[in-house]
Amino acid sequence: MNTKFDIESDKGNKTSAIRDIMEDSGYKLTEQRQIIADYFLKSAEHLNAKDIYNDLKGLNIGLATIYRTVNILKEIGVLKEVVVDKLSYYELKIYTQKPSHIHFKCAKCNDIIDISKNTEKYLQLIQTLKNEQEVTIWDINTTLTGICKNCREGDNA
Amino acid sequence: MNTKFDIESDKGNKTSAIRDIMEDSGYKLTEQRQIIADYFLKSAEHLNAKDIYNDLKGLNIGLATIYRTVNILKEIGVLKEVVVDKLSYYELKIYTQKPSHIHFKCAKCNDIIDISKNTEKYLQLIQTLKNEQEVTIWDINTTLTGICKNCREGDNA
DNA sequence: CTTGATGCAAAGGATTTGCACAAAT
DNA sequence: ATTTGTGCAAATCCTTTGCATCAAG
Repeated sequence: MNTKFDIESDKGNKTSAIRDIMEDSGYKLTEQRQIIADYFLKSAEHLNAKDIYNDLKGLNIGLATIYRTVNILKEIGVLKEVVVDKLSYYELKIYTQKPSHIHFKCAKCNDIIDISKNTEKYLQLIQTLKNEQEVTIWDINTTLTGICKNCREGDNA
Repeated sequence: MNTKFDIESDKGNKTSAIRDIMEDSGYKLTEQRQIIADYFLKSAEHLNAKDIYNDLKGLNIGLATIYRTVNILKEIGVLKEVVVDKLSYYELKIYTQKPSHIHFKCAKCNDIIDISKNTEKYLQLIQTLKNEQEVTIWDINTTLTGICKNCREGDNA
């Protein structure tokens, strides 16, 4: 359907594909936006605004610009917003083979990790919900909280 | 295990059971706390601090007290916190036959509804996750966003 | 008296917004 | 010139906290 996303033959230039998507949506790919988008292309992790801001310190990008940019990238479908513990994180939605997944936040070290096991079951549940509910589902978010392996073993309470 | 929660024979006085739970945890069941707890016993809906505050206007309970109280009730296991769209809602965890369930927020009317279909599948998934992950899971939250039936049909965009 | 609880107002933290200035067409 | 984007600071919204006061044992 969206051929912009189907650029297997264009691996070397995902940025230019994002430029196309942006411009098609009426936005310009400014230098700042490009830097931010590239950062996601490189790290492919769930990042929040502050993370990005700090990591890109020195490049003179204001925090407000980070927020505005991730919002745009989300709007045009490049990023997915993941809310964990009332904080917004963003991760690549295109160019990633990783399907919709569950996030886990450790109450001790505050680390957020992707749950990669049982993904099929999760996807199945999503499908069932979409089929059987009388509501139209746009998005689904699942977050677990608890104690991660490291913290349980470290036992340094 | 916790006989405090097992008060089937004591239906008429859930408040006094909550008093016991509170006092066992070192808190007093003040008048304000009692009013708030009773409100949950009556409404059994997901309520947020502002909701409670407004609904109990006239009883002179400060917003800070609402926040402090729901936090205590959560800590001692009477309430479960449900975060939807970065807002905290609370719902009864005891005295309810409703198991862990998914919440849906309509992007149009902002209504939050419980998803009651497919609960078994959800519970199964939770169980699987708990068994198979190398992390210790304390809590799970799933939120759907989209458009509810009313808003889809009303079509009054 | 001493301790815990309340209410108010102030503080906090994440995110958005207003505005003057800069960049690009 | 006109439009769009940026950076900063101010504003916002939910939630927590400090503090003086109140209630209870």
